[in-house]
Amino acid sequence: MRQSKLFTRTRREAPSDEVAKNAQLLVRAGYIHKEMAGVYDFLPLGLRTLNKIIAIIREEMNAIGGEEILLTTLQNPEIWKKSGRWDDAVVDVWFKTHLKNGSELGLGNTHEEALTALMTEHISSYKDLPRYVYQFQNKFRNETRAKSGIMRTREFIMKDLYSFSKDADSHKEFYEKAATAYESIFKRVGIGEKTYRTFASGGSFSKYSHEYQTVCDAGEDTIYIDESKRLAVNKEVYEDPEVYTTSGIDKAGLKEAKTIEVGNIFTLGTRFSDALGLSYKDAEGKATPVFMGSYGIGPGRLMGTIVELMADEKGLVWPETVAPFAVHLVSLGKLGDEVSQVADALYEDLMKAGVEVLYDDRDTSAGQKFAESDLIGIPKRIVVGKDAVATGSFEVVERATGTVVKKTRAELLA
RNA sequence: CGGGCCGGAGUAUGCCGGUAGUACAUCUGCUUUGGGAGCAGACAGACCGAGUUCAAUUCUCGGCGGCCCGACCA
Repeated sequence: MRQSKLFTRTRREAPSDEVAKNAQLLVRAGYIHKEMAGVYDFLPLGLRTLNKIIAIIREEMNAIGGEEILLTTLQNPEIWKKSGRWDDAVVDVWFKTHLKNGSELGLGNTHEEALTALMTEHISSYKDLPRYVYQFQNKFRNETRAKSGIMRTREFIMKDLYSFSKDADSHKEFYEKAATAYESIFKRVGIGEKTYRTFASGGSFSKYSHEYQTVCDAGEDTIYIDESKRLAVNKEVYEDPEVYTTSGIDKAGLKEAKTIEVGNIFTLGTRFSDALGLSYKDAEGKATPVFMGSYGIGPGRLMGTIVELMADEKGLVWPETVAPFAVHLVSLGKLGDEVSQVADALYEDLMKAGVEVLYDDRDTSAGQKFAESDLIGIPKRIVVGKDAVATGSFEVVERATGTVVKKTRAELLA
């Protein structure tokens, strides 16, 4: 894409209403725009990165047998009343509204109820199980305090997968597969090293759940890490002796860390299938409730976490897997001169070779282009200057390390 | 939800009970082009309401909005 066609502008200064590093940099670089507290728009560059993250998650969900759907945001109170979660005293993050005729609606904050009710029409026999269904969908949560930029927002896209299994054993088997898929996702987006499977409270669903917690000072959780096992314990269950008998973790020697919760996996059991009548006939013809689990990741929060972890004083730094473009081609030529003709030709060649390239073809100063390129954080920068015309070799700069190498056109296209 | 701080050109800020200043951005012209260029000119601003006062952007109160700390995060 030609940068002259990109409608977003970068900013030299951070907005005064953001303190979080992720929001400051993403706003400065033109990735996001704040509508209100806890409500952000994704602009062209931001959407590209968000979609890269989503694509990785989708691949991993498909690999473990997930079937993708899209449920509605508008929620029918009837099914939520059946599960007992319509009351604001039970779920305090509800956004609720009314139809013109006065009847009440909710904006979905999660989708156990809707999907479970839906699946009653599609699951009736043990032959219909297991099923794994997921979506990327906007969730609405009326957080009492939105904070930390895009890390804790009131409207956000969430990948939520729900598993429907015959019994606890087959559920457990899938649960571990999902855990492995999650680990693969975090590794692929570049935060695997710092992310720990963490024992946490299961809330009202089960004794424990697992969270994926990424070590980062900007986080709002506290965990205790067993480095040798690559496991951790959330502070909320740290004092519970049962955690240690269940997990085999030795409480002595755990290392405390501030973390960001980047994902969670829950065993739901039959809580929702009981409430909403989702059962199947087993081989003997006996009606049995379906055993469920739920598995969430917020792609936006993941994006914010990557920023918090990798950005430097010059701006964003993206891993190749989630960068909005693979290459930032920076021309130092004036419109129409020899340098920009060489840059134009290289741009066309890179496009033909299938490389995702952002081409800075604008008629602005070199300093500005470099500074903005650093801010935007594309992993590789190819600079086309006078020397490129003279020698035929292009300067390639690695954003993360600042390493510079010279490459010929043939090498760049290889 | 409790507490604190804040609200001014598109963005970021200085000063101030009496004429709203600066930088960047934008527009025009000329000069520039390997690290957010220079000069000259132009456009552009006080969240809302009430009170105090001769006079309020400035002080007081309320509302709305924003950030931070804490609680909460099913």
